[in-house]
Amino acid sequence: MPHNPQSSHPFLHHRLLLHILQFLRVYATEPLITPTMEYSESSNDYIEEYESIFTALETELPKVDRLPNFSDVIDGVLSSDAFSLHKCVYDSSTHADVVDSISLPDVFEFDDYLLDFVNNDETSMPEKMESKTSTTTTTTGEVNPLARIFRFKTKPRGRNVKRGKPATYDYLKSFWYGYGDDKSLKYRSFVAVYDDDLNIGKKSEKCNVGRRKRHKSWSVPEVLKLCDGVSQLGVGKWTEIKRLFFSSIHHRSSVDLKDKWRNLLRASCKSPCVKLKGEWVKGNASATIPNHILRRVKELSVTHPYPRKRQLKIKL
DNA sequence: TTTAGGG
DNA sequence: CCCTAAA
Repeated sequence: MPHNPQSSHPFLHHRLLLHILQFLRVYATEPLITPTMEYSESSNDYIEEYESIFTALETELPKVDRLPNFSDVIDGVLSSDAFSLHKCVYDSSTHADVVDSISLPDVFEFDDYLLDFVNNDETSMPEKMESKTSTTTTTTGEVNPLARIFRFKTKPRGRNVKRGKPATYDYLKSFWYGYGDDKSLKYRSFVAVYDDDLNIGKKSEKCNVGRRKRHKSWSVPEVLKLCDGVSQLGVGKWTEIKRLFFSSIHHRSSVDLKDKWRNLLRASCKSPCVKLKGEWVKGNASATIPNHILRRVKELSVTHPYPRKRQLKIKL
């Protein structure tokens, strides 16, 4: 394995490697080290961190048994809800990558560079990356190093695409082999991003076997954002609200926003909790949502009525 | 692809 | 949170 990460592997995001290391603990017979580095985009620290991560991979991998191949790791990383993929569009005016969110089932063609990397099959790497890069939109200036981790093409419509299908390595790779030789398809960059509040070290052993998202309670700021969104854009514009108010909150989808608003409406109809003589007197409303928020929701519910098309179900 | 609603 | 009919 190389020891000059800057020149050999400038595009591997160290947090991805951190996550991989973390995931490998599941398979390890003896405890692996736990890296504690924090990624900082503003500094060049990550160059050094690459170095230590690669060293860690090098020394820790031999400790891992019952790891048939690296695709297992990738499966785990991909299926973990700590991981999300983001479309990366190059903005030529600012020389920056604009990150836009996408959902996992909507991408395919997993770049198996990482596979080669860990399998020490580095000889095939440079030309492969080069050929891929050449089909990409040419970029100059600063390019987010994250953008080079994976490359996907847009999903073809129709056959073989089942909606709820898990985006595992094999699943994505099947598309790669199906379409890999089609030069007419345009490549686009995608970046791998981790939730900022990812609790590294805890969840690797429960890597979402059932593909169900880990429950995450809504924070007050999140709820307020949702209120602002509804207030500004109205009910039903969930995609817009997601884009404008939740662009940095990767774990809340537009559907989540819709669900949350529905729950808020229900909560706002119930009588609030009040505090009397230092004792909480239970109303019917959720005690976890501040009353002033519930009041705001109540107000918004009249200003922006929920578009309930069918009040009555028609039975036959 | 996105939304509304039931589960 | 998930699933899916509908649009």
